[in-house]
Order: sequence, then structure tokens, then C-alpha cells
Amino acid sequence: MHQNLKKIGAELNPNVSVDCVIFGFDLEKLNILLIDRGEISAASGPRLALPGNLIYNNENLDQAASRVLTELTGLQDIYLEQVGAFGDPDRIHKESDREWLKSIRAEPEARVITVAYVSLVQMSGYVPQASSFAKNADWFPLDAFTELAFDHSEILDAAKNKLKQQLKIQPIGFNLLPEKFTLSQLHRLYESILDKPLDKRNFRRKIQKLNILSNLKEKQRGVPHKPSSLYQFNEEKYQELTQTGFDNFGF
Amino acid sequence: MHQNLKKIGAELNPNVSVDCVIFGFDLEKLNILLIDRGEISAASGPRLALPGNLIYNNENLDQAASRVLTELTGLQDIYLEQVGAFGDPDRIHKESDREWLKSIRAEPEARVITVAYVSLVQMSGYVPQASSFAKNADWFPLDAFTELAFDHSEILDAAKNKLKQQLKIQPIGFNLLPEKFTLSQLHRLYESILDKPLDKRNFRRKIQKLNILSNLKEKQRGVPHKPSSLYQFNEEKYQELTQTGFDNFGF
DNA sequence: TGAGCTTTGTGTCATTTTAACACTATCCAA
DNA sequence: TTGGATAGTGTTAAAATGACACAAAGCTCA
Repeated sequence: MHQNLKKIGAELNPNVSVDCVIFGFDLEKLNILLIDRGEISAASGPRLALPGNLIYNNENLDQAASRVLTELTGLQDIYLEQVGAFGDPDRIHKESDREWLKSIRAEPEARVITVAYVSLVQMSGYVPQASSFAKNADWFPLDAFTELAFDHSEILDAAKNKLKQQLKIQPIGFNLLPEKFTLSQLHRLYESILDKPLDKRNFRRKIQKLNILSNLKEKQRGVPHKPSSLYQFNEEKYQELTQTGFDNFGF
Repeated sequence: MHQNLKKIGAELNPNVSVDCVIFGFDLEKLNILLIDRGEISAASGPRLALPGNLIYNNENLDQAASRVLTELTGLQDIYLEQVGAFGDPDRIHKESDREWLKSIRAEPEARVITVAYVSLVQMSGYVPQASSFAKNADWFPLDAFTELAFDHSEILDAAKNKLKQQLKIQPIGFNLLPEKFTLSQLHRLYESILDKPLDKRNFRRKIQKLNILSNLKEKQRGVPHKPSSLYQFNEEKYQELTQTGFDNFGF
């Protein structure tokens, strides 16, 4: 039987976990990083889940989120922002979830509250490598979605909303786009996050007024249409604006 | 010695707590509801703390917050909104805090992460009644502040910020003001929350355009100056706007 | 009783921001 | 060379913002 361990030092805390919602952009649409839990014998629940696991007692929540993300997917050095805590007593007790937990946890029946984190990365820079209990780790398009394990669909929704809000008070894009990018790509990114079309000319005017873009005197090559100018974020101004924020970027 | 209890059913969870940041408005300034932990013998740390305690394993976080608030301060039926989780491993291990925890917890050394909640109430409607381990519960002005127990000052800051943000995307005031109130009172409320002066005329113009106020054809009485018109929130429109929100209420 | 104190309540104007809208330029491919 | 695809650009009308000052109304107290 499972006994509680004394919760000091570097022991896993059986009651608190972290989950990571990692968004990636492939220059067309948003994707999310999920792990595959593999075949679940009896009740056939969803196989996909957010990367997440119990915390250790000697690490803080932010550290735990980074560690867990790395352990399950190999991704490193990602800035994670807290979304909030999820603590329904039954959140992990669906039949298919319990079965899986039995295979990976010392106290599979323990009540676990989880703290969710969100981040944005440039997909091409991060190739997931599954390990630990993740059978696989990969990017999945955010649209056309199936159900996730536990309450992870709910967490994903909360993360999406957080992201939308964030967009209104901070510049976003630095982590999601390659170093050189086109305004159309940035435009698509904003449309993906806000999940609504934005007028092209108005978008360009507004984003330019933020004064965080440098127009490299360089053009796309090899595209079967008029080539676009390439831009770069002015890192200094971008960081400055990230710190101070703006009251609203009213789209 | 303290043994871990099996974490099922209605047992306290030694690793997760909730803390409540309750703001009240006295028509002049913001106040916050705190409990007094009483005399602490040895190390003389702060006596004041946010009302908070461990959760039970069979309740969700929102329920736990409501219950704990009621148990410690007597306040009931308050809508609480989550601020976030705070989980530094040492957040409750200052000397004065440990000493106090020994007197009220079965596992005073356990690692505890806490989930913070925030709410707004009309002070006059809620008279705190301390009980449980709260020696006293009362309102304290938000300005001119001393340190709080644990990491509660940090939590308070986060709650204040949450409140400021909220103000920009939702109407606020319904819970904080008496049924009939003046525009000046609402004005002071907004200034208190945003912690900056707002132009009187511009404020009035803007708030009126929201279309959530009914001008009662009634005036203040007995004030030693020109009496103000009294207003009421149009509950229907207020709720509607609370649901849908607005993109920005740019002050 | 009227003079003084205090707070209410109100409008304008210049500037900025917003939303809506369509056509030409450039490159590649066939 | 033509057709297909995307890039890039400006105007206008309407709305929102921020700055700003003075008369009206009630109370108090000398």
C-alpha cells in the first residue's frame, strides 16, 4: 500500500502538480505541445495530455514547471507564466485517468491540485523528445481538437484566454517567430491568438506605431509571389514595452 | 509526532491552503480584511495575516476559500475570484510564522502552497467576527501599511494588481457601494483602486456612457454642501457588462 | 441673515484613435 | 506572356481622449 512520505527535502509532494501549456507557431497556425500517454488498456480515455507532474518539496512552482517540462519533452529554457490553480477534488479521477496514474504514481488516489503554466515558443526551435512516462511528445494544431486527459481541456481554455489578455497589454511574438519574419506572419500570429480576422492595413499601422520593429532591407526569396520585406524585433524596445506594457492594444 | 493522514474524504490536506484578500470600501478609501494572530512569544513577527487555512480533500478550491473566510471572519456569501498560486518552499518558514503554525497545525513543518482569492465587498454590510484561531478580525486601511505574516504582503500586491486589471475589462462597484450612491463616491472608488487621480468630468462622461447607472431623482440630505444626486446600478445592464466585459476602460 | 465654506455639476475644443475600404506592384510558374 | 498569389499602401468619417474653469446649492457660523 502507498504510504505518505514525510514531506521534507527532495521528496515528491503527492498533492501538488504543475501542468504546462506550451503554444508554438508554425507561421501558419497555433499548435500545442502534448504528450501521449500510450495505450490505456481498459477504459479507453484520451491518450493526449499536457506535460505535467508532481512537484518536489524543495523547489518552487516555477522551477517545478520548468523541470517537468524538460523531463517530459526535452524543452529547455522556456519562460513560463502562471495561469492559475485547478483543484476540483475529482479532476483526476475519471476511470481511464486513474488507471494510468496507477502505473506512474506512488499514491495514485491522492487528491492533487495542479498549477498551470503557459508559454509561447517558436516551434521550429524546439523539437520535443519524449521521455519519462511520456511515450511521445509532439505538436498538435490548436484547432480541430479532441479531448485531453484529466481536466486538461479546461486548463487549455484558461491558458488561451490568458494569452488573449496578455496580447492586449504586452507585445507578443518575439518567442514565437523566427529572428527574421514578415509582417504577414506576425499578422497571422495575432489572428491565431485572438481567433478573429484583423484588417491588414489597420494591423500594420498599429504594430508599426509600437516602434519595436526594424525593417531589415532584405526580402524574402523564392516565394511564388511578391516577396515580403523581412523584419526583426528591436530587442531593447521590445523588452521595454514588455516591462511597462500598454494599457490596451485595442483590436 | 505528526503523522500524515490518508488524504481521502474530509481530511485536511496538509500541503494546500487558501488565502483570501477581501477589499472593502468605506466611501473614502480601500480597506482590507485581516486577522490578528495574537501575541507571538519569541520572535516578534507581524501579527496580522490574511484569513487563510488548509483545504479539505473533499472540497474544491473555491469552496475552501469561502469556508475558510467564513470560519475565520464570519463573512458569508462573498464571490471570490482566484488570483493564483504561491508556492515558494520557504514561504511559511520564517521563525515567527513557524512558531505560530506549531500552535494550530498538525504538521507545522509541511510544505504548503497556497491559492489566493480576492473579493470586493461593501464594508458596512460586513462586520467581521473573529473565530477559530483568529484572535481578531477587522478592516485595515490599505494605505500606510505594515508587514503581514508569511508571504501575505506579496499576495496582497498580486491581488491589488488583479483588481486594477479587472477594472479595465469589467465594471466594478456593485459590491463595494451601498445601493444608492453618488458619482463622487464611485469616482473615489476608482481612484482608490487605480491609485491615481482621475479627471472628474472625464470620469463622469465615461462612466455614464457605460449605461449602467440610473439617476434616481433623489438627492443627498444633510450634507454641508450642495447635495449630490443619488444613483443606482442598473443590475441587468451591469451583469450583462460583467459577462461580456469591455476591451478597455482606458483610464 | 448673509458671508464663507464645501462639494456638485457641467461643455468645449484640439488631438488622437478607430474602423472601413480597394487597387497596384512584384515575383514565380506554367 | 499571362495568370496566380501575396505584399504594400492612404483617406475619410466617426468616436474617444485629455485638458481645462466656473456657477449652483446647501450648510454653518458669526
